[in-house]
Amino acid sequence: MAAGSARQSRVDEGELRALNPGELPTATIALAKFLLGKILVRDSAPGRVAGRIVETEAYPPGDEACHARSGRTPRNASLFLPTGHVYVYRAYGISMMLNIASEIGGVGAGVLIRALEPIAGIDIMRRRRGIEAVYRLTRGPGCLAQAFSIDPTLDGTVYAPGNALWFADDGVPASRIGSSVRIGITRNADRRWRYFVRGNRWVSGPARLNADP
DNA sequence: TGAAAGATTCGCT
DNA sequence: GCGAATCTTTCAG
Repeated sequence: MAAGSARQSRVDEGELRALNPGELPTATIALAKFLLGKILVRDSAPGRVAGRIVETEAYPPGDEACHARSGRTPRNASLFLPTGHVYVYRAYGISMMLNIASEIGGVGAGVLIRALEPIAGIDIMRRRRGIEAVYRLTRGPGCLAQAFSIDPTLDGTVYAPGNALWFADDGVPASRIGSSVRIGITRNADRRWRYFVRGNRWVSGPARLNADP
């Protein structure tokens, strides 16, 4: 855990470079790939938690699987905001999902954050999740939302450095990026719009989707 | 006003 | 590996 500790101290000391919203690609699929390897930071009362993004899914404009497919409703309104806005919703009555709106606004598209590799605040995440195993803290979209205390009050807020939720770059590029079909959807199920870091232990989904080609 | 579906997780076999 | 739990939102009648 020596390497993990070193990275943790950098995060705690704020030596990360915060990403400005303007640095995010607006194109949905480009954003999904861009976010891999970046660091998600959540500041709240118990302290800071942070993790490296290792799995995303793109829901581009016109995608039949996207929540925006039937037009704008109170629930999905945040998807129609410009790139960098936060879209949070509850799935299956139990799991919160964290998305980042994409495009220039008005069209309804976004990127789902599916998995993170924990970097800082691991004890806080353990407490929130009620489990000890580090490799299960943030594996899967509902799990990471719980570990990061993602709640509906974040829905519709703008991402910006200094806010409760922000992105950072520590200069470590994501390597060995893989793609696959998206998980848990029925429409447009053949589109390979899921992206992940190959070989990373925190990537969710069935093993056959994560295997080398 | 009622019914069905859903970007999941967890536990048990 | 499979199936139940769980509840909000949306659409149809």
